Amino acid sequence: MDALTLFKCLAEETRLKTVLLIRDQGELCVCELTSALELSQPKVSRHLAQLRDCGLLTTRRVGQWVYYSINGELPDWVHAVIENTADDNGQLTACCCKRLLAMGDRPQRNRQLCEATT
Amino acid sequence: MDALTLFKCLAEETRLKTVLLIRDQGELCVCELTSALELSQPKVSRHLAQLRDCGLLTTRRVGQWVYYSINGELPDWVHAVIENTADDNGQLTACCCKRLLAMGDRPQRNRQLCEATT
DNA sequence: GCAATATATACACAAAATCATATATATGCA
DNA sequence: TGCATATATATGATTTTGTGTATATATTGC
Repeated sequence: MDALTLFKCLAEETRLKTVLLIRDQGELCVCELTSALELSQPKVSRHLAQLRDCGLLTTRRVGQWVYYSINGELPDWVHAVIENTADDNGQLTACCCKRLLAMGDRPQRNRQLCEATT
Repeated sequence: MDALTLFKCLAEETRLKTVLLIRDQGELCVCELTSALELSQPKVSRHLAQLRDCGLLTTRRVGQWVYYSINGELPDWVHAVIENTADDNGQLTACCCKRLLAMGDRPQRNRQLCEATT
């Protein structure tokens, strides 16, 4: 991942919030992000696809749900940029986090179960 | 300076290289950047104006020349993002630095003199 | 197979960003 | 004052990016 690609990913409000939310929560599925961001599903999905295509996010499917998380194999400086940004920009995603916690019907996480049985 | 503004500034090749070059060299004037980047003067000037308007760069005029440098009053996390990026992306500006050193008629720096006499 | 839920994509359009070119402004010096 | 150099800006064209809507695909459970 080169610098220009990274910054283009982060230079749009929906994508920036998405990355910060996922960084905060570890992983999130499309419907959770749709609720948290209060945006249409196709819009969220398209931005997620872009972030994954650029290598910033990775996905795992669990049943109907697709969970997005920060790609752990990114170079250290990319992680550092995301951490530096997250540390001082909590206000950007605070409302979204609130909505996320208030969201009904959140899908169960079962990473441990899945990974244990694979 | 908010995160979205910062990333929009860095999400364009000319501006990204400009910021990294200036970070590397301390300060540069428009004609030096024009040579280093091999771009037209209006193009460089417009991007510089944008970076200054966003608060990322500051300027000082010395005679005919206007020197641009990183705004020292930016929040720490912004400096951190720039440093992290610069540390692992030297290849982005290496050619430009080479051209800069090879440039004839570079204006003299006289920060010390000016600051001493002001 | 069929309905329900979750996610992805295609397409046409709108909005935003960038660009080349021409021109304006500012400074230094003869 | 007049000219040379450095920098800034205006304008219209072009390119890139983002969006809404409709629709396609995938999975689950009946």
